[in-house]
Amino acid sequence: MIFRGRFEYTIDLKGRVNIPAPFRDRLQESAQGSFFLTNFSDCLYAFAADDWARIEERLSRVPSTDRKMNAFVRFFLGGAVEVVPDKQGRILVPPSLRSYAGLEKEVVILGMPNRFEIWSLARWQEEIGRFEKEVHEDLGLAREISALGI
Amino acid sequence: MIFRGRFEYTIDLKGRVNIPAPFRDRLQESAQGSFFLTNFSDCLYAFAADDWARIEERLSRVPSTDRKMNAFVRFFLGGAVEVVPDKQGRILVPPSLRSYAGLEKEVVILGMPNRFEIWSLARWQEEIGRFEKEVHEDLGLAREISALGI
DNA sequence: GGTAATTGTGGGGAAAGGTGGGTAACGGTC
DNA sequence: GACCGTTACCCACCTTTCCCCACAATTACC
Repeated sequence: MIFRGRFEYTIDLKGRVNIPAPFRDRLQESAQGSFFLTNFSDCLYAFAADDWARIEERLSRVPSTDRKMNAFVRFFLGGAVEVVPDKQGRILVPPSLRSYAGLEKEVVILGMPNRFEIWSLARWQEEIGRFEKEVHEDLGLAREISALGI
Repeated sequence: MIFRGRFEYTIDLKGRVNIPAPFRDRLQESAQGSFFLTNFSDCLYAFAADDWARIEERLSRVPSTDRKMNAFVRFFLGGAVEVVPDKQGRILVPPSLRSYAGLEKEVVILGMPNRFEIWSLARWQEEIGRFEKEVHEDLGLAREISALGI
């Protein structure tokens, strides 16, 4: 499932964040509106139920003797929670995830292929700043982008 | 059975640790809430009764002539206890396991495929620190992760 | 342009979850 | 058999979460 768009919200004192209405509608169709949230690359990743099931299936095949990959599973699956938006369309972000992603007040939600992401506004701006710099400096990156037909 | 999520608790003076409510519910369905606990990789591994039965079955097939594997069985099975959460949802961690995993005050419980793990907070932070460093330095690891479709 | 519906934010109250402690049963030791 | 430390089973308290309701702001529609 692909998600599109950028949305800005504020996280309230109880740690609740609104989920974009169009995303909620899409998720409603697949799994009664519930989805999965976990920590990765300085933000939170959100997956629809069926995409998440596929991921879990692969995670459970990681051999427990592979030290590095096990550390990853610990981190990724350990961060995971199933969430269901309340009647107002908000979810409660667990404290551990909130602190990982640095969510305090202003929050950005971004559509992505197969997932959407929840960022602290400040961090997201830094990330975008870095990208804009690199796109001008890194020729390989520019070439990769144009190869996408953009 | 797959477990997910990360939970932080404090171990009290009597050596009791809370078990996450969602895990307790899952375990309730399979085996009246009891599960098995043992020592491994600097933390404690917890298995649901039916998964544990499968493990024991395999352990019993280890030939007694295999010196190295026998040492493992001694360690792994020797550490094992069956525990049942009390009415408040806590278990008593035996002193030997407590000291093996370095559990003193703050404790983290992590969901994993087929098991969950009990860590000392400090040790888990080290473990995660190592992982985050490796993910940036080790291109092969990064590639393995993206191969999971994440 | 006015009205209705949708969307986002805040807060109150009930329920659940987590923590600490007291006391009685149990088990091992001298 | 008495004593001591450990474990099991309660009860009580506090914090967090869940489920409402209310309202402001924006958008859609006639």
